[in-house]
This record gives sequence, C-alpha cells and structure tokens, in this order.
Amino acid sequence: MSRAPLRDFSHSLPMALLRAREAVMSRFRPMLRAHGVTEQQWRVLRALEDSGEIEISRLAERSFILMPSLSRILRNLEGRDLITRRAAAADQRRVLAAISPKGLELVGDVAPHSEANYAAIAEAAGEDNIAQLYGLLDQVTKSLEPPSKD
Amino acid sequence: MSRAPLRDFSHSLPMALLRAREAVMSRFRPMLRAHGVTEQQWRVLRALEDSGEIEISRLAERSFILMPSLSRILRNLEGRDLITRRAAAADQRRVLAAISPKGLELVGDVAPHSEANYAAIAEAAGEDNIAQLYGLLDQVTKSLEPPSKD
DNA sequence: GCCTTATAATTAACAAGTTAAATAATTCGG
DNA sequence: CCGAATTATTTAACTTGTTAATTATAAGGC
Repeated sequence: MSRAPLRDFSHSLPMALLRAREAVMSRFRPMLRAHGVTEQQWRVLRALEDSGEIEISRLAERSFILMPSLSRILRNLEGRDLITRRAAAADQRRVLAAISPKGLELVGDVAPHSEANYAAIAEAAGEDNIAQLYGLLDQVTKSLEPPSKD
Repeated sequence: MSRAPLRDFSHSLPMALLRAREAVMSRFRPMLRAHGVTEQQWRVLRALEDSGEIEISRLAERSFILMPSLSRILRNLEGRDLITRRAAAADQRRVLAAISPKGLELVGDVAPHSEANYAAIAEAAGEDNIAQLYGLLDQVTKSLEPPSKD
C-alpha cells in the first residue's frame, strides 16, 4: 500500500484563508478600481488618514505592507499628489508621510462605498459569524506569531 | 463634531485574514525556499500530484491561482522538468499538465517538512481552534461567493 | 573628532496578482 | 461546409510580494 497522502489538498489553512480573503476582496476591488486605487493604495491612504503624519516604518506596520512595496506605493501616491513625504528634522534617515487634501478628498469619496460593502458583507455572512471569525483569527494569529522580539 | 470615522483601521476583515495567512505562511516559506520552490509552485505541484494529469483550467481552480499566473508558473516548472505539458488529443485548445518523476521526487522531499510544520502549527494554535477556524472560513466564504453561475 | 557599527529607507531582481487584449482552436447556425 | 460566435490559453502591462543588497544618516567606542 502507498504511504498516506498529504493532507487533502483542498484543506490547507493557507488556502482556506486565501479563499476567504478573495471572497471578501472581490466585493471591494471593482469599486476601488473605479476610483483609481488598488487595495494596497487604499490601505495606505486609510492608515494615513487614521494616523496623521507618521514615519513610514510605522505606516508599514499599520498597513501590513512590506517596506519595499510601501516605498513604491508611496512614490506612486506622491506622484499623484495624494500624499506628501518629508525627512524628519531630528533624524534625516526617517521619512514622514502624510495624506494630502487631495488624498483626503479621495478617501471621502470612496469611504461611503466601502462602508456599504462592509455592511453588505456583514449581512450576507451574518454579523455573529463575522465577529466570531475576527476573534478566532486574532487568537490563532497571536498564537502563531513569534514569542515577540523583546 | 466630525463624522464618525471609518471602522477602526486595524479591524478590517481583509487585514485580519491577511495577517493570519502571513502568520501561517511565515512558517512555511523558509522551508519551501530551501527546496527551491515558491508557495505557489508548491501548491501547483501538490495539486498535480493529487489529481494526476489534468487540464490547466481545472488546475487553476484547484490551486486557486489565476490563469495568467498559472501560465507563468507552469512555464517555469516545465523549464525545470518538474512537470510536463501537452495538448489534449480531442481538443487542441486544452492543455494537460502532469507532474514529472523529478517533480514527484521534490514533493517527496518537501512533504515531511510540510507535515511537520502543519503539526507544529496545530499544536501552537490548538487543534480545536484550527478546526473551528476552518469551519467558519468555509461558511463565510460560501455565503459571500456569488450565488453560483448555473 | 574618527571609525566602526547600527538603523531607516530605497533599490534591485525575480515571482506572482490583476485586468485587458491577443491567439488559437472549436462549435454552431445558416 | 463556411463564417460568426465561443472557449482555452497565453501574452501584455502594471502593481505588489519577497529576499537581498545598497545608500544615507545616526550612534557609540576609542
């Protein structure tokens, strides 16, 4: 007899997470695209609106985007005058990013659609299920993250 | 008073799913990299081992990779002699892919490490939590997918 | 004050995600 | 049969993910 096959292919945790994420994002992407931003650009703009002017290392943490990607995204957004960048006075290595008036305007335009999508998703999936899912995701994520670096 | 801010930035479902997925994948990527395959290449090889020779459209569904990406991945894997491709006899439009002996050997080498990682993850996060998470992800995914196309 | 080391950000190089367009083979109506 | 519509795959163009290397500034030891 042959050795036991690997776990059934359709039941891998990364795939299940990917599928769920895609099910959600497929409801957002067309709307974001219609406003001229990608999912990641939107995350950055939202994070900047939320935080105010901020070091880009922290922005990377908050938007969950790696520095090399963020660097390119900021170059793009800066080129479209949706954000500003400047070196920190105290430490010239650090760069501070902030959302611009034009960026704020865009966020204002997109936000209602985003909210409507969230509401539709919550209704389709059930608010309780979503809440429970948040809880589990958070728990599992924390239990898998390295014991922290301090 | 200002309008209610968007949902707290750190609590978006796509971000939570992304974080969880990253927490899991960060335990796999270094091992896969050590064997010379990316996460997606590994998904394709596993799917091919599981299915036998298969149309690449179906392979795309099973591995949850879009056709344009899959096309590039297959070109790469074929170039390394890890898979084979041939046109279907009955319909020359269709392409059939299959894993090669060399590909099978690679899967055989990597599989034990993969299994060990899954076991470690299950232990760290708790088997019950993982099982519950699978269930919820599946449920939410299904409820968000379009009413199906037939 | 130098020289080494550390830190922040960017760039490089390659793989993959996303949408649209192009190619090629098949099916179908007449 | 033949040309229009369909279907399967690939290519194109742009953006992002991933790891490693590079650049620029700051901090520390001597």
